[in-house]
Amino acid sequence: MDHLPGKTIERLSAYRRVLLNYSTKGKSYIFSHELAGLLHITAVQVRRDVMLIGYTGLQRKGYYVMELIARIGEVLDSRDGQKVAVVGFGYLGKAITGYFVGKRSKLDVVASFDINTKKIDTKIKGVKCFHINSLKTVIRKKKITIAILTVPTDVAVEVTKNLVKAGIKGILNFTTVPLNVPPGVYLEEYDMITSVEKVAFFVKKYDKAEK
Amino acid sequence: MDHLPGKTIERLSAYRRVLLNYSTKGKSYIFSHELAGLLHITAVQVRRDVMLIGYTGLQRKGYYVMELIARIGEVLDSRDGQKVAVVGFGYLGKAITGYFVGKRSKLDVVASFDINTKKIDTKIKGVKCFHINSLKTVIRKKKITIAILTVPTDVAVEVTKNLVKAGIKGILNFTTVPLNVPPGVYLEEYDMITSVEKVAFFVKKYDKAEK
DNA sequence: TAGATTGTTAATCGATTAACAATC
DNA sequence: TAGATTGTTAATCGATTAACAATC
Repeated sequence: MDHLPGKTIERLSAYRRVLLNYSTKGKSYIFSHELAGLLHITAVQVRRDVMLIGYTGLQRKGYYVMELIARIGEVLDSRDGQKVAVVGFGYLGKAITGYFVGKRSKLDVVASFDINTKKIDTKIKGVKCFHINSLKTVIRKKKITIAILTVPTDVAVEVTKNLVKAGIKGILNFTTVPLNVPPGVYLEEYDMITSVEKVAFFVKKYDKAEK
Repeated sequence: MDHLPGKTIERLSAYRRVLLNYSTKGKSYIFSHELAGLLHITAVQVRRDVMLIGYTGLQRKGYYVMELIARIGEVLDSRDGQKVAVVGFGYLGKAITGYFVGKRSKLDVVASFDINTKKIDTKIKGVKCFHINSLKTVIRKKKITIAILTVPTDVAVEVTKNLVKAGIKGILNFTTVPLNVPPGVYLEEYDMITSVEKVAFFVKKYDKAEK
């Protein structure tokens, strides 16, 4: 349980998402093959991941949903929670903020930032927008550890430098710019275009295979 | 070159993104270790991927950037291009549309859809919004093969059914709802919350390791 | 030439899956 | 009990990396 692979972490997050939804349907237990089916993976993989986090199900009833959710929370979440900032308050920043607020009790979006003065002090789901110039102050004051980067490409590198200076510990980069961060700062990158291109590639491939 | 792994496809997309940017800087050649450095991967991996798509560099100059971009295009793109629809024209749908238009010549966002009548006929970067009721008609008329799904969770399953009925061949699902599609339709899922939770997990882990 | 680089096979590593004992 | 399910090791599979020949 000490060295959980990144892939397992991603699946644990997916399990929790599905389980939270499943629990609202009044079901208390779930079999490994049911959970697997919902996510298009195998039951063995579910059982192995569950084993890795040291949770044990009941042999004829499956997993007790609330307990498994709680156990996943112990693994993924920090005890005191973590504060998140959305940097860049355009459509994407607003989408993420709206999407995120209230979804996970231990992850709190507490601020957003933009350079456009018209956006300052506007709110989405109670999250206020600050001017990018006050990045450092606000991050320190609010003890923000995670930044979600949705700024235009031309300022991505500069803003990243400032985030690091301000003491940010993790960055989720949605820009198309490859970033560099010092050791001790965790960087995760996601490029939508890559996802769409992957879909396009496999569509093309299927199409060819049919002919 | 016949069976390119999904991971290689993702990297090819990333290579092209980086190379397109690199080429605007007036540089004609790039070494495998330079390309690797920009993406935080190894030079061997770059060379192996390039080998897999049958491109050959020059031993002391590296890869000819324009040629490599072209070769990646031959692998990833369809000859005649593919049409894309953004389904759900909220913040996320608008963000993706704005982000995407004009970025890849072979992938064309040609329509968006929403249920809110106020949004109908509005445009982002020339992409017009249609009512979700005309999904089938527009998809068929415009020969759209790929859908990017950004609708609210409660309608995701229903809209997906309609997309499949309309003849969509690939779906990129940004909702948190696990979807089912019939064989022959390619499904790619992305959940932002999972990405943020992964960042949070590793931040927590680093933090603990420091103590 | 020497040094640096590519291309490619073989070895390693890590992740998934198969197999099966345990047990409800 | 029989059947179904979990937990876990061992085997397999796939992806990455090491090693090195070729060559500019």
